[in-house]
Amino acid sequence: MAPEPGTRSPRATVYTVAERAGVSVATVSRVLQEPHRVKEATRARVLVAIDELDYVPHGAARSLAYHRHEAHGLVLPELSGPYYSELLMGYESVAAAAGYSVVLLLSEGKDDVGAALRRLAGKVDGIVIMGAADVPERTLTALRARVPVLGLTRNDRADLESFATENRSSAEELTRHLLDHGRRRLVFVGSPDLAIDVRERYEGFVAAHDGRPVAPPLPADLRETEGGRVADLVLSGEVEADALMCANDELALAVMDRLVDRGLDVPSDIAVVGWDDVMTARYVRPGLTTVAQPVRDLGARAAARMHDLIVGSTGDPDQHTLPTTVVIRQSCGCPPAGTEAQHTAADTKE
Amino acid sequence: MAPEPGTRSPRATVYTVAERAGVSVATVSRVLQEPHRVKEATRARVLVAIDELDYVPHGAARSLAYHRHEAHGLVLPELSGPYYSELLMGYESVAAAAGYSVVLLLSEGKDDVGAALRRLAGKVDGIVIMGAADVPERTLTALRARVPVLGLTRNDRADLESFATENRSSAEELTRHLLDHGRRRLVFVGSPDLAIDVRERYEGFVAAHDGRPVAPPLPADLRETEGGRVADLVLSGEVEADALMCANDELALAVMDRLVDRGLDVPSDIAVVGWDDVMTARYVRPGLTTVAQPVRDLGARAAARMHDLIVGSTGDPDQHTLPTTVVIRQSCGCPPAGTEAQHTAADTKE
DNA sequence: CTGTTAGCGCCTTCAT
DNA sequence: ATGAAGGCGCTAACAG
Repeated sequence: MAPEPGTRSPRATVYTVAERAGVSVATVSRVLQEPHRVKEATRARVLVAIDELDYVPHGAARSLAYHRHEAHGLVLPELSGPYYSELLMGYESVAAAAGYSVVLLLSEGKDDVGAALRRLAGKVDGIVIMGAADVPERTLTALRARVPVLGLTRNDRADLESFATENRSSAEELTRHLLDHGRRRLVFVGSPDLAIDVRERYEGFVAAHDGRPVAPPLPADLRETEGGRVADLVLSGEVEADALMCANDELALAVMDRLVDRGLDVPSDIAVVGWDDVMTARYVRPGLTTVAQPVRDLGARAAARMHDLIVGSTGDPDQHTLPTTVVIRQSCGCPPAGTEAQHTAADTKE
Repeated sequence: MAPEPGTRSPRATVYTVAERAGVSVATVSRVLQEPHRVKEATRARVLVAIDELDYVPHGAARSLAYHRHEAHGLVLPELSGPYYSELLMGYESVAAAAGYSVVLLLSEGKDDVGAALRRLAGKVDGIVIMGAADVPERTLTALRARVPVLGLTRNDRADLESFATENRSSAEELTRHLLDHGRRRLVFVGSPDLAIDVRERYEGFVAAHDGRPVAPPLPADLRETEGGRVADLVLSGEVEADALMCANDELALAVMDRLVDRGLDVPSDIAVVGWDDVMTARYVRPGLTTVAQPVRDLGARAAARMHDLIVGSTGDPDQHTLPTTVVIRQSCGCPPAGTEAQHTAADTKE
């Protein structure tokens, strides 16, 4: 019954199936698309034929006639860390629930993203892009001429509808928390001019100072490897600080790791906080105080909205912002409470 | 120039482009497929027309005529943890390099995976499945009637070519390491009968005992939440052990966290080791001794092999096994060495 | 309820 | 080097 692997027999088509079931191709198609419109007995015969022939409809042929690929395109920079995975899982689950598949494109490290994006646009009904800022205007235009496009995370293009998580007010809240601990020489670690998200977090950081002088940000990439460098700057006294607000957890963890390694005590000598709430944040000692984002939900919402756009819903474009949550652990100076305190910065516009 | 979002003009086709460039559709097609076969001047005219019209070829139409979707299907249970992400990144990078896109399907939690798989089979040129064991034989047959199918991780179906990482010998090596530390009451944490990988690790664990009595495995799911339960069993004395070999890192970390929390010292009171080498393993104190798998490479290799199958290479099917690496840190009892020792269990059959 | 038929947009011989 | 024309497999009218 099972064909020899590699020796696949000529694939079945609607015609093969129709012939075998003694019906027309239209009926076969109907059995698959609108079963109820076919008489019970006929349907059964067709189903049997389908099963016997291991018939699987040719997606491209269907797409061509149906005028829909039944697929979403999702463009992410890469997949390291829990952030993208969560996003992707959230996205896939709602796309799949609607019977759509998701075609994944990772942009980082690809030499010709433009070409890849165009090809993608020819295979899906809509594209959701994280990092649209890096896509040439010209390419974006071509994409939008063919399919609806949505952005993920903050971006400059005001005309591009997008989904993002809140940054400013949570950053402000977290900063005030450090100030409440009596810290006075806070330093923001990260490069506000490299990413909009980081910039917004820095803005919140500045806002919390209420006019008091603010140290300039300590530039750093959001990578583990930068942590050592940053920590050394502090250890050498080159940078004076009693609290470090790192732009993300990987950075924070790496910094903290080095500081502790060199004999400093966190948080008594210096507080360290991050952003993202990765798994590691729960396990390190002291637990890393950070900010959790509803990433999975972000993906789900984007997928839902894209589906609406695909099936032609109107509803005006909007910049959607999802609320984030400050997660207090011990690296900020708080005692090891039994249960973790959490605050939500509700700032959504929806 | 950019069309109003939502007011997409009728999409350009080969005909539109051909007309505008004053050539036939065949020429337009050639410019895209075999540029060198078109005279310089003509090609330029066509390219201009393409650009002006924001022309993007219709993927389905191309697939239908070209007899290829230029897409891989990748089926994973889910995406939590670094494992799947790495795999996916490795896979996508080689697929993309060949101009193929990857359609992702997450099977966990989906009610009708069979239907989803069939649909997928109609949209791609080949399918790589992790967890093929859970797919009904009947479904698998239907898939294979249409496209080549590859398995990821160990599976029972001998007829299914697949890629996996080595388990037994690394487990044995790691176990011997614990024995070398003088530990004598080792307990394996995990359920060998629930997953082939876990079973193999347990087999290595047993093998290392060289006939000495082996404690029965302590059943547990590979989830964080199980850690507390397992730790409590040890703390209450219900399970006697001076070393725990956990089936994966999440479990190991959770167990270790609870043990330390309750006042035990790791590794002096009890050693704990894991499997996977997740990021957290580097940051916890003591550092978690574990086993690293070449996951990214696993994905890349699978993609490469699938591409060969798609383009019709022969080369006989095989069960490919990639070597893993024991990563020594401190949770096994080793001193905090300056550099981490690593051993590689080379066991590939290729 | 079921059959007939005309495309969907592109690629690919076969001519020229 | 380029054009003309058939067909890929399926869906969606339109008939019957």
